[in-house]
Amino acid sequence: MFPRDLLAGDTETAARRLIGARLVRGSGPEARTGRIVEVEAYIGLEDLASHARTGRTKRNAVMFGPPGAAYVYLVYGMHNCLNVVTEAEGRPAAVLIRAVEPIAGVDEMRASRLGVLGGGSGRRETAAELSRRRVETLPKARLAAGPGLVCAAFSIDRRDDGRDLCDPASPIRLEITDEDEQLPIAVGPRIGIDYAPEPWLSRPWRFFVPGHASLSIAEARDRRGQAS
DNA sequence: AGTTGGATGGTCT
DNA sequence: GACCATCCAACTG
Repeated sequence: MFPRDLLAGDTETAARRLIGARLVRGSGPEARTGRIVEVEAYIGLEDLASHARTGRTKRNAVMFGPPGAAYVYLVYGMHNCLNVVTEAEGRPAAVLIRAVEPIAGVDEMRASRLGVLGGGSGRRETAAELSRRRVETLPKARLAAGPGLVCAAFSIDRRDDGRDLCDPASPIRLEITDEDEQLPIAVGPRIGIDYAPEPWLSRPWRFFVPGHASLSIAEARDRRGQAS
């Protein structure tokens, strides 16, 4: 389980605590487990990169709720993204889970990635077939190396919006144990928010394990993070 | 090794 | 009707 208190305070601290924590789907031998290695913080109404910048809407309502809830939304018409809601109820803030290192349930993650590719029943889909082959041969470390890929690997979609990630009985949840070592953490600017003005564009609110094999493609490309 | 553009649909102006 | 907290294949050099 993951204590809700660790998410109830300021979001930067919560983001750092989520690095190294585990994301879990299901239970038993088929449970999918991974270690969180890259996240981003979106903090308050004043953060002009946040979905909450225009106030409360139907989509972002969960961000205004109590900490520990899952905020799941659809981007670019096809990819789901998972956030962990932080701070006190009433203040919209959340941490986007950008990359996860698979630990257990790897076959299930791969199957889920293939499933997301859609019904490949029809032939003459050479591009789709190529993608399929690629997922089949993808290294384990790359299965959840991006915010859309985390949701694809863990079968997370908007039906999970609002779920309590701190509830041990939830099918999708967070876990942290004493054995989880403290990993080194680097910081950098957030990715994919070119629409945001300064100072929000450059705020060092992306946190990640430097050099980790499961970081997102975007992070691998944008290598300006600095250790802290 | 880096750039570009297509897929695809909900959300907000 | 424009804009996305993305991903990947197909291009260029």
